[in-house]
Amino acid sequence: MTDTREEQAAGQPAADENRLIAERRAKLDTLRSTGQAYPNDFRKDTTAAELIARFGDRDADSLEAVEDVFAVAGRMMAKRVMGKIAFVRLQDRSGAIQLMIQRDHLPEGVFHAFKHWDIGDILGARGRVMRTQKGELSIRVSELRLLVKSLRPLPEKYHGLTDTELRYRQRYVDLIMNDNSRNVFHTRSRIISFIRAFMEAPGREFLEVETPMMHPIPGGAAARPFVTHHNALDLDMYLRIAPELYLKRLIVGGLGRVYEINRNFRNEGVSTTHNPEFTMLEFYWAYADYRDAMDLTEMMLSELTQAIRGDHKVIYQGLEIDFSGPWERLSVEDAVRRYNPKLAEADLWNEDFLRSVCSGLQVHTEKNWGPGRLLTELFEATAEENLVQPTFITHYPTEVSPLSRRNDDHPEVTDRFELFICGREIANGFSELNDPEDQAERFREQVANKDAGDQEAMHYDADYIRALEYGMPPAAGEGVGIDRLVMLYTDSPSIRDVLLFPYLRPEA
RNA sequence: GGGCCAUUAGCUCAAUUGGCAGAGCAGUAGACUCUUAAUCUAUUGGUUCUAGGUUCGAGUCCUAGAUGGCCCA
Repeated sequence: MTDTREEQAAGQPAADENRLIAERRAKLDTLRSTGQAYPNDFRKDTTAAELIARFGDRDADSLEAVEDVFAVAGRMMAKRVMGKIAFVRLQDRSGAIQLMIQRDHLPEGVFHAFKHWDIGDILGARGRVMRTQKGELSIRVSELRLLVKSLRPLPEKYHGLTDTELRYRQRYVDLIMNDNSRNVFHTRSRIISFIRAFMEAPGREFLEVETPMMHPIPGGAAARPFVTHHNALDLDMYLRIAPELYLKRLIVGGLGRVYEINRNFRNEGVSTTHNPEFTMLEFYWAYADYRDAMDLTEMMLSELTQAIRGDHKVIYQGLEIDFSGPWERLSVEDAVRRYNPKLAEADLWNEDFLRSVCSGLQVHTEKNWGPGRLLTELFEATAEENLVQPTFITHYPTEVSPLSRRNDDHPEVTDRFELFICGREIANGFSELNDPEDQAERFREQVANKDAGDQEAMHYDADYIRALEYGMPPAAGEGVGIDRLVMLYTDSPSIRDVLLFPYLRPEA
């Protein structure tokens, strides 16, 4: 392998060259010696899907009458040569179309050259539409060009690429080989487009905004941030864990209804439902409360389900999820009692009692946690996984909801909800805390927790308090996890399946 | 962070109790003017994830590590 040795001598990383690549490099050398090896002067004028839509149901005779010549281009995914005739499956962004290539229909030498082209090469072809004897719509090729020489062999044609690690690391190969993977990302795009249209529809008119990704003070969620550094200002900055405090500043500013669909970064573990960077829809809505936000969420996801699935149901990993409302709304307290029937109502705020129940269930607790936090832990440990159908869980304890408005009748809980589907948290929303003095006090409690060792506790954000002091209209706000939503609609078991480039450790 | 499992040709996978590392597809050469995972003939291709160890002998057993998957925290 002289190539490899020469490359290593030239200081390049040792490539995973092999004889298959070497053979293709030799073919590329021949192309270079005879002209432009990577031309960019071929223009397609249609796609596979467009041809199938136009001609898919026409019979052979009627296609004979079509005199138009079409230009297509794409990757050669299959090649079947039979002497002087060949069939190629050409894959483009829309799908695939078959080429029928006859030696005697092409200029001298083209067919001979084609026989040495490889699966994975990118071709351009012109020709009239026809139907083969076996009935497949095809292009009878009158002009054929090699546009890109592919140097690396594609995975095997029948089994494709199944190795999960390779599918994530080399997503480009996964997208070439797996229809299913392409479909997931088409669906993801449709979901996000739908949400934008829904939020901006007449009558709602939420304004899409962009707020900073780098924060001097991380805020808006309980999570550990990634730290980075601004050299010119010699200032540590944090990749945002949530856009919440900035979006609410915009509510103070009078924008009234705002939303943002963008990335959050949390310095936490990786799992089938967690990626260090993930996408959230977050919106804020003046003169609305948490019940309005629940109504809006229910309407949005019901309509989304219709738009994506054409039905009110989704099958996720064998579970049938029914999005037609109304969805159950259940307080944290009621949910805990439903799944722990031995607990009396009076027990739910008894700190010592909750602590003993948690310890009996092997639920980890900390000394400085009050009854609100303990109740929430108990909920997560015993109730969450049972919430398969869309369910709003309401009235989270104030202790775990430092940005939410207290309930008017029960100040130890907030006007907050989370939406669960398939046992997973999909959304989190609440009536916003717009009392600057209450908010300042909650920040001080968070700082005390942080000083006591809670790395996820919030910082005191003085500018945010200042903003509230100017007066924030009463409002509701909510965050919706887009990746988890896409998982549901694409029946994907792992968040990595719905991220084009999920987090992976660097290759060895 | 812990447990279990996996890693063999470009890809998908075999390899009996520790005893010659194999197949299909892809590739290469040839045949073939209607194929659909085309077919037929011949044929090339290996750091068995890495580093140690046990053994006459290791893909297989042991130790450590890497990466991935699943489960748990």
